[in-house]
Amino acid sequence: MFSMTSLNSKDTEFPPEAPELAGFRGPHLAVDVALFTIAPGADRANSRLAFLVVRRLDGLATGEWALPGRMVREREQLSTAVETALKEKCGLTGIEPKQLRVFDEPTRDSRGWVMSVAHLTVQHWDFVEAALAQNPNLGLGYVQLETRFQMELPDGQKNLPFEQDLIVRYAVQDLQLRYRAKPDPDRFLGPTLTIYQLRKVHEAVLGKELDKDVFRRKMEPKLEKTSEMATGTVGKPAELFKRKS
Amino acid sequence: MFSMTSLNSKDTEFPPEAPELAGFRGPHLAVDVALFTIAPGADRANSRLAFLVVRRLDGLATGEWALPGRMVREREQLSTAVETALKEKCGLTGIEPKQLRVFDEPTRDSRGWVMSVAHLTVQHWDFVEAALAQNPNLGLGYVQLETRFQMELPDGQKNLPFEQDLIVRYAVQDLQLRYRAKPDPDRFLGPTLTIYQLRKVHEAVLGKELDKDVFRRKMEPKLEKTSEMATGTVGKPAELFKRKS
DNA sequence: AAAATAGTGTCTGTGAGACAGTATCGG
DNA sequence: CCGATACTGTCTCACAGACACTATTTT
Repeated sequence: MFSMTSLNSKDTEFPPEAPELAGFRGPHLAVDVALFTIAPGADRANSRLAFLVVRRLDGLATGEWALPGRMVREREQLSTAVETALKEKCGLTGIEPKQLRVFDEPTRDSRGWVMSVAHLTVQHWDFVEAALAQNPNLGLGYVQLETRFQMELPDGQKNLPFEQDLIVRYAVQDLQLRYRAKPDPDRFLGPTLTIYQLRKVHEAVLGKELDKDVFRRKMEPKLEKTSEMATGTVGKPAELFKRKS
Repeated sequence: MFSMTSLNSKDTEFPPEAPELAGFRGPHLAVDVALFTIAPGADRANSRLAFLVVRRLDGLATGEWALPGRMVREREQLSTAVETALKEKCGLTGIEPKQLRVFDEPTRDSRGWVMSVAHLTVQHWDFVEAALAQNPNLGLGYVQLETRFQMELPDGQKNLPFEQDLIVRYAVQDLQLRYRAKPDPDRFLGPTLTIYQLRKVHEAVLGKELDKDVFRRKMEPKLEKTSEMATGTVGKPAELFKRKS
């Protein structure tokens, strides 16, 4: 929208900045993403909450597994930077990142003054599985929710570099808070779902088993019937529901 | 902590930045604060939730009332920037700002690429009242909580500049969410309080009257008795409580 | 005494939690 | 048939909400 007015500026499409800003050079800005998915466990019943990690190929902490992230480019929005990072590093698209908070410790990055805006997003397992199969530099991290927040990373790595352990922890708490109140608000599942699928997702997020009946009665008023039935499962076919309003 | 290692760098106490960061100049970064207080109403019983605004003396939107804010300085932490802004512009100290979120619309500030990190904090009325009395460029804004989020600003101003209406709205929702669960978590009140005072604060934050008995029974298990009594009020003296753990 | 506020007793409705039972499918 | 899953009935307990009542102070 500025392209017509910037023919005399050097190589940007934005007008020159007001001189009073020159005295306040900002920090370098990065985005980091905790991308969660529900990974199937050994049997169908025991899925687990997992997050995506990438092997760092350059810069600090080369070789270590870390959250996907990226430096923010000129005039770029944060959500765009997150989407680009996931597309370029992981080949994942169609993401709606949610901002969590800024990590601003002045010494968190030894290369200079870098702040990081942490984001949270969620992706279906099918897409994550496909991305993992195509790229050996992608992996999954798990959080031990029962014990006191211990992590499992590929290659036996114990911690994430920078302050990213904090990001994961913060993100899990954020997820759990919202999954207590509403049925799958971040959409690990598609538009239609059975109560069984929904319960398995909530169990994975909260890290504990939920009572079958209590869960049904708490969720049903927040769901809408579709009069369609699920197929391809053992047992009595379950009704498919939609999320309400 | 870097002062000993930077004798050869120009005029900063930090070491020079790694060259790979040079290609990623970040945005200019500002902080904005929604500072809330409980302002007394016409009679003692009707206090209202209010937020502090300052008259802009320079830059864009000169003369308008806006949230206090400030550009972040080199290697400064966000919370420090907020504290400095409130101290310099409003003479208020002893603040613990809580980060809300980044507002990153690329065109929100016509002077250039500026992001703002919105913060929320709370201050006792006494301090705010003193600051207002000393500085004619300070004022109070009110939110109509009963209707659909309308604002009252000094001089009949209807909206805040930049995206600050959004900040206030976001901040109020954040406050309300936390005040549903816990007794005065942000400490509008001092360490000891009566249940009456507590209820009046919660009513101001939530914008509706609360049932006397229900409120007492919900809050008492989260409070600790002090066996001291409040003085200087009409009626039966109330017991003073402390917040638990 | 009247006004004002503090605090308690008690009834009701709702809903979580727990458990057992019935229904309907695939193999 | 059996195993597995979907769904329903029902009991208990806790607690929010509502109302009335008693208690203790100031004016």
